[in-house]
Amino acid sequence: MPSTSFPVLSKFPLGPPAAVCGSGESLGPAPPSGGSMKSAEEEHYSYAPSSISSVLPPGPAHPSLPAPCHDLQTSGPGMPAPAASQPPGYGGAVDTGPSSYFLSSGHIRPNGAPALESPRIEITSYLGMHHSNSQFFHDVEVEDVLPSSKRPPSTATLNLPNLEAYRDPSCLSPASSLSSRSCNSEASSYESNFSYPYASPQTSPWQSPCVSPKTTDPEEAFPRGLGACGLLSSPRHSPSTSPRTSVTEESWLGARTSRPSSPCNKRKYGLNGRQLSCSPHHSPTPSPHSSPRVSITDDTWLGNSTQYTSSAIVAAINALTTDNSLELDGVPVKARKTAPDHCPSVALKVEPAGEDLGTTPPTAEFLPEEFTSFQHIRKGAFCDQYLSVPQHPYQWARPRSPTSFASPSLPALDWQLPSRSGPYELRIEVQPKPHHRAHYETEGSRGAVKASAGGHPSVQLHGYLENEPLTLQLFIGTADDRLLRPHAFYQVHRITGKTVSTTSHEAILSNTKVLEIPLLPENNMRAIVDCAGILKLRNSDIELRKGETDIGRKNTRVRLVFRVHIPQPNGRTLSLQVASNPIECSQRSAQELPLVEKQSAASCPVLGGKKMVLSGHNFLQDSKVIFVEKAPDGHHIWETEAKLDRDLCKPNSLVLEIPPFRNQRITSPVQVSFYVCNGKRKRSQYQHFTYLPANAPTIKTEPTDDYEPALPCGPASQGLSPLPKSCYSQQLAMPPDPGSCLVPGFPPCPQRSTVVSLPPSAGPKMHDLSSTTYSKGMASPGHGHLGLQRPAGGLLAAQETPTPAGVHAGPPQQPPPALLRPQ
DNA sequence: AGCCTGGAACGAACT
DNA sequence: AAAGTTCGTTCCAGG
Repeated sequence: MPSTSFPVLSKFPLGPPAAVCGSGESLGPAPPSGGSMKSAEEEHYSYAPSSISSVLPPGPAHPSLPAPCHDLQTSGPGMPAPAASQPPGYGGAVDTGPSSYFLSSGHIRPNGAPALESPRIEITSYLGMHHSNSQFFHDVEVEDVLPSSKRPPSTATLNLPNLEAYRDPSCLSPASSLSSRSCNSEASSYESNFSYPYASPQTSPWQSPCVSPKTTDPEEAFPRGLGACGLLSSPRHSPSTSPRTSVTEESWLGARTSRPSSPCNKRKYGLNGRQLSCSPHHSPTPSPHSSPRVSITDDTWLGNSTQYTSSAIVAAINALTTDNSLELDGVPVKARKTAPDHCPSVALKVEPAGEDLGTTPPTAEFLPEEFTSFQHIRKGAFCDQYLSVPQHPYQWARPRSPTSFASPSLPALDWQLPSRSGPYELRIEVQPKPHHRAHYETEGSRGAVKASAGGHPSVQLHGYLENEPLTLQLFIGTADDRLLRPHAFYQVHRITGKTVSTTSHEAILSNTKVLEIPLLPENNMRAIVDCAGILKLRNSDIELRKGETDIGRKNTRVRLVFRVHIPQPNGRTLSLQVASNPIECSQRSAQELPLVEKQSAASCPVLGGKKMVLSGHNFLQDSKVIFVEKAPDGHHIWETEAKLDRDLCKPNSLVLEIPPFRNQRITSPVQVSFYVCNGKRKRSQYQHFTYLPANAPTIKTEPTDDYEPALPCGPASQGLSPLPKSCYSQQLAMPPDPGSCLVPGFPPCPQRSTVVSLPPSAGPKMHDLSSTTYSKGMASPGHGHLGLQRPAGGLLAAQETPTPAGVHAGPPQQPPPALLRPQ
């Protein structure tokens, strides 16, 4: 079994990446651990930046960048993550995307995935596995899309060697955890599958592992996406499987007892360490994965997985050869770690991506697909490990909307996709509440995610005039600074019952549970999501996973990620994705941490003095608003507390006076951040804010929202759309209000980019990629970031680029790389 | 009897 | 190394 490989993988995590990266080495290897480890908090907040930036490629903050896409990153980099976060990169999600498109995308993946995953290892494994399985897809798909050239089947081998190297056990260290990304991988794999033709290959890798065993079936394809990897990863999936399983937990099992354990399990994040020892305990607990239940339960498990492979392999190989990949991997790792989600992988990827990007040059070479595949592969490896586990071959009937899944190569879940492309736009009409207490497996369901105003979130696909129903996919994604990816510690949970009016179907992709909801023409392609709850997996269980690098502690924010795959006349599939505003899933955090949902101003002249209104939750009479300017390395260059109008402060709103900037002579916009602080460790996420030269024309923000700000600071600030929370760091997360982000964007961009510290390479690549595709977007939006974040809003509109979806990085978070870059 | 929820206890992980 | 704090996870209890 793959298992063999697994072992290796596990090792990799740490080491491999670095190794792989080669370049990355520097990056990588280690860092991950350290840096990454930081508590989630840090990440959330800020620091990340520094650490991140420095260490990680993308840096948490900009997670977005990362991976996904080079593109994104590219863009991203600069970008503040925020925008980036989303989709960016890849925009094109479309499978088909023009190759160029893909390329970029590919890059993207690379990003994300790539690095992280310790890929190498996995790769190896994949190879074996994959080939068999995946290949189908790959081949098929690939052929379609790709030029033959790309595919190099041979891949496998070559890489392996390297891989091995990577694998060194030694590597394992914490970093390894990072590697965990496997999760990501999963996702990614999944994605990969779908996404591109190539993807398939890519995908395959991951899945393949799983897949193969499970299924080779074509159908899987669909599932595969889902299931395949996921299965693998499945640790979750299968109940037992769950990670821990993999861990061998069984052995461990004994450990747990009544309470799972967190205790035991808990490891210190800081270190890297997850200590194995602990893990055992944890593992015992079965749940870890709850996921298992998740996936398993339902139906889903497909086994599918399958597929990927060759192409993936090839890609991987290429990547390796290029080194790029390697680099990426290495570095990112840590950064990624942070990201917790299931898919830690994602994180990994991302970062890597970033790095990769840098490296990328190669990317250019690669087809996106390849990239992806590559990444996937890695992931796959992880998966495999997990895979071993369970797998049920589930098969569910596919949803009505076959289309979506139909394509074998749907983009991996960690790919960044645009929310709109051409005439189509996937938009969240009603956002979910910012707080939703997730339930543990040991608890009963805590119900479906609701909307702030009552009712439930709703999503609509605009511009689709066909009569064929489609499938809306929903999964739980991360909400940190890094690129959007499946969350390793949370899974979507299907809610059924009298109160649920929306039919849904569960599928598992790469360890990520995906809820499929029909989008019917008769409903104007709109779906009310009243069937989606959120399941919390025990940190210990997930962290034990082989590839997982993210830590669960304080990684309690998620986003609902919606995807739709639209069949195109040319046989290709256009994939769009949009992520909701961040949702705090921790009981405690939801009750204590201040949350900024909107800010009335995004920018203001250096003189300050203007008022800004923040709306959100958990504001206290003694809350403080701290403005911070960070250096590229994350260090705080300047920090000052804004004056609050206490009389106007309410639990849901704060009115403050924007403090003057430290340097009144700036000649170009300077991006800073601010956060609300209720106490030592009770801080909101960083919000972006931009200081404008005193005499500079104001920048108009686009207020996406309606928010009315009363105060816009100077001209610029008007818009108020609240920025996403962390533009900076988390920005990504916030797709919703993208608008806000936009604003900040400008200034930020420059800085950010630096901050982000993208790898040089990334830049270039990005451009290439993007150039083609994104160009428009950039232009109009002007601010890539903005565009990115915004879900669909104005910016997007601006983007009207004809280009395919891909192009548009649209999606909320991700900005097209291009945009970023430029700046 | 069972599902939801809100609260909070328990104990490990962090500071 | 010890003490206090922070959090994750499990339990309880009421609706």
